[in-house]
Amino acid sequence: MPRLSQARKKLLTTMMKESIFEAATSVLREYGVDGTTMNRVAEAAEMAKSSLYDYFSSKDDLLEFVSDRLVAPFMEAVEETVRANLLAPQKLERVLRIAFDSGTKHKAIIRLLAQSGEEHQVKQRTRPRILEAFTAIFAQGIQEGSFHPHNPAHTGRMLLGAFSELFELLASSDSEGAANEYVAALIDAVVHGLSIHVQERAAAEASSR
Amino acid sequence: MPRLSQARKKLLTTMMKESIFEAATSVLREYGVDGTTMNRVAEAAEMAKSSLYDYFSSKDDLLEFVSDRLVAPFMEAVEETVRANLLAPQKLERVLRIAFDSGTKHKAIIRLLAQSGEEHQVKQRTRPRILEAFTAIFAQGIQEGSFHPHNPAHTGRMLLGAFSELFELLASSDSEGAANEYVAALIDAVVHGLSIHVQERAAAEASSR
Amino acid sequence: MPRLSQARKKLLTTMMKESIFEAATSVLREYGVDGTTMNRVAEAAEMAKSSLYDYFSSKDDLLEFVSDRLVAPFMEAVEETVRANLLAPQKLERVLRIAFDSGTKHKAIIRLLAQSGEEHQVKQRTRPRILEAFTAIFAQGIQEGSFHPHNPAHTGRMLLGAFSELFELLASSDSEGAANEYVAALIDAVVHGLSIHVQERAAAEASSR
Amino acid sequence: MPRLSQARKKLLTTMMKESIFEAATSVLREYGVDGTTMNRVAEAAEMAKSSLYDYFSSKDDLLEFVSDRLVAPFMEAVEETVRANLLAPQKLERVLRIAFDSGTKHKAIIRLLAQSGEEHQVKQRTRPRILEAFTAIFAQGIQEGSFHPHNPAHTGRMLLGAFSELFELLASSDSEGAANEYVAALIDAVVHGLSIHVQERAAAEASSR
DNA sequence: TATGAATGAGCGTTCATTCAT
DNA sequence: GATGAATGAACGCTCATTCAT
Repeated sequence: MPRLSQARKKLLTTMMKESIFEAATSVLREYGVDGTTMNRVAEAAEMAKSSLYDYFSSKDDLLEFVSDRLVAPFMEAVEETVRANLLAPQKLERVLRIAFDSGTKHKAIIRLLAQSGEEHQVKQRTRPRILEAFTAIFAQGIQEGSFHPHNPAHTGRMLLGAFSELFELLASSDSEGAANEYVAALIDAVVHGLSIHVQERAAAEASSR
Repeated sequence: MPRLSQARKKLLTTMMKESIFEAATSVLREYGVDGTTMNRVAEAAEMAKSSLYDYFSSKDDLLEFVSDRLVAPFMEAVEETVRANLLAPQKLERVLRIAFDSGTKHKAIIRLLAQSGEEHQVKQRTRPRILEAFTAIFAQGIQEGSFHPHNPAHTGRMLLGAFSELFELLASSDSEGAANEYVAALIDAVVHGLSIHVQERAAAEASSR
Repeated sequence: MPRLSQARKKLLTTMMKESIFEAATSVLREYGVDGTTMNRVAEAAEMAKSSLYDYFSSKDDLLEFVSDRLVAPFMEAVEETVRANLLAPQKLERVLRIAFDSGTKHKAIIRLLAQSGEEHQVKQRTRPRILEAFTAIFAQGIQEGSFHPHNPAHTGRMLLGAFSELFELLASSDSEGAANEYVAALIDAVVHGLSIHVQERAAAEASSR
Repeated sequence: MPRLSQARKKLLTTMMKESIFEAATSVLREYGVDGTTMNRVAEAAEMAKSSLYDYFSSKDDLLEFVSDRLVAPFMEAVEETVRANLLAPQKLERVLRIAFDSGTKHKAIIRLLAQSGEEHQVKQRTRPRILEAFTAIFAQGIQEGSFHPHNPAHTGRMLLGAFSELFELLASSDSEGAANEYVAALIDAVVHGLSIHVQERAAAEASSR
């Protein structure tokens, strides 16, 4: 039964990769990207260092896998949201919520996205996808007439920046309160803007009279 | 003439430091912060590794110098703007312009600000200052009545994020056109917001009739 | 059979450490303590420098191992002698014999004990113990009435000095004959002193008549 | 007047060497043998590092000079004592006194003689001369009938060992009291021996009755 | 003559990667 | 298929020595 054994083999391989993945994320959490050495991963995975190379061709390969595994659910949720039947502002809100939840759940993801230098592929492959998602949402919003007709690539990028800060905030502060507030403020800023305009001011003054 | 020789000496030292500085920034540009080793800097500066230590007492010392050289003028311009007698929105615009100019001039600054890992002092010492500057501007704007009364620490942070993206954009695109557009869009977004509201829409429809 | 393989592994590790130990002692013999670099040890052991770190966590760790290996049996023999049920002069003789044997067997011990700079831990930890042993023997001798009531810390120290010279002698002369003679002379000197006194001279003259 | 200028030149050279010598001893005192780098000596001498090489061909050469300069007066005093018209025991006492005074006066000599490893020539060239002096004294003592007819090379060596400990003692203890005591005990040991013999014991008992 | 500047060899240490078993 | 053992390249840094001026 070569079939069966082959399937079994594949399964085992998958399980091993999973195992290593978990070890790697735990090392990542504890030591950060630069502190994640093959030695430490192997130790955390309770296997020989060289065995890691039976499943991943290099450290970069492993980190890529980890990154994908970590980021994939997040990215899928994001991209599903993009495809959902919702108004653009709703989509934005939902995406921010997803990011907040992910960052809260997996601290490792934070180390990867917020801390890894540009040279690590992790960030390099994730960023464009998020950027694309945001861009799509803004493009939709413009069509809907709910967003100003800026170049959506630019507004998407702005949001990406503000969005990255969410991870920094999650990384730096112990409580999630600040991050939660930040998300609310960000949504509000997108919807209502940062500036107060003449009409608003007039209205505000009127209402305060 | 000890005077002269002493002046000459100081000048030469300054030139050497400048030379090393340039080598370092070029390595920084090419390899990123983590890839900036004394070996590579020495090679780029076309001198012996040990000679670097005649001008800088350690790698950290060198990086600090580079960072200061690169970031200090930028930070000073930013903080001077914060102190200037201007309205908050004008300050924001000016700050963005400064960032654009700096990033255009010294590509290396990008690696330092946009890309270095959280653990590197460069970023660690610069980010908070920028954040503080932005926060101050937003606080002023709220007092002026030109900005919505969000927590200025949050809106400052958002802007910082959007702002970092400017550097990423400068790093990734060869032409400065896109970055220039981005700045314009960012200013517009801050001033007019991203969303279109009922009144605006009504007005827009009216004008299009 | 995990048992067997584990035992085998431990054995191999032990053998490797032994191998490195020998390389280190040979380097020690040839270059002295300060000249004992990881590079040279690795070369002498015919292995990569980095492999040394698979067996010893640092150079200090290695030197400590070497020192223990070399000095420990010697020190134990000395201290056992101190505790033995013997007269002080007998103890002295035995200790000298032990030193002679050790120095003859492991020439490297000489470099460690006779030659290493004051700042090296090896000497720093060994010397006081030897001094203490000698002091104890002299204290005992005084109580027994076989030694003059000098401060035993001082006489102990004198012996330590004369004793160190034994190692120097072993180091400098190829044959062991001189060292052997030296030991005999040292014992005799302790027992009979260096000087000839009036009674002795009288007796000598009498007998020569 | 080439004569004069040549003499002047020689004088200057001598003065410079003297200057460097003093700088070196001060570094030696403060940092020990291993901590004595050309950099530090140059700094202490307030001259350029490279200028040291105008007066000494190498670091070893400098150390050799320093050692000689430091040790020479001491060695001369010792050797003069050897040649003096004195009984051997008196010579020994005088030599010990000289050593004590030298060590007390120039702490640097201590670092050189007690702390430097065998590989440093300092010790290598001084030791034999001291040993020879001691050997000569013992040979004389034997002829005089004041010392037992041991091989004087051996007894000389024993004394050298006990003698080295004097420097260790001077190096390790802040006060000179202990060293002073040690000298006294050493002289006494040489003259009266360490052991108590039958006659002495009998005499002691008689006198205590 | 004196020096500032520069260098090369070497230090102890780390780590991703390879390979025989 | 899994591993222990081994390695080479690189790291930041020090220091005795050289050389043009």
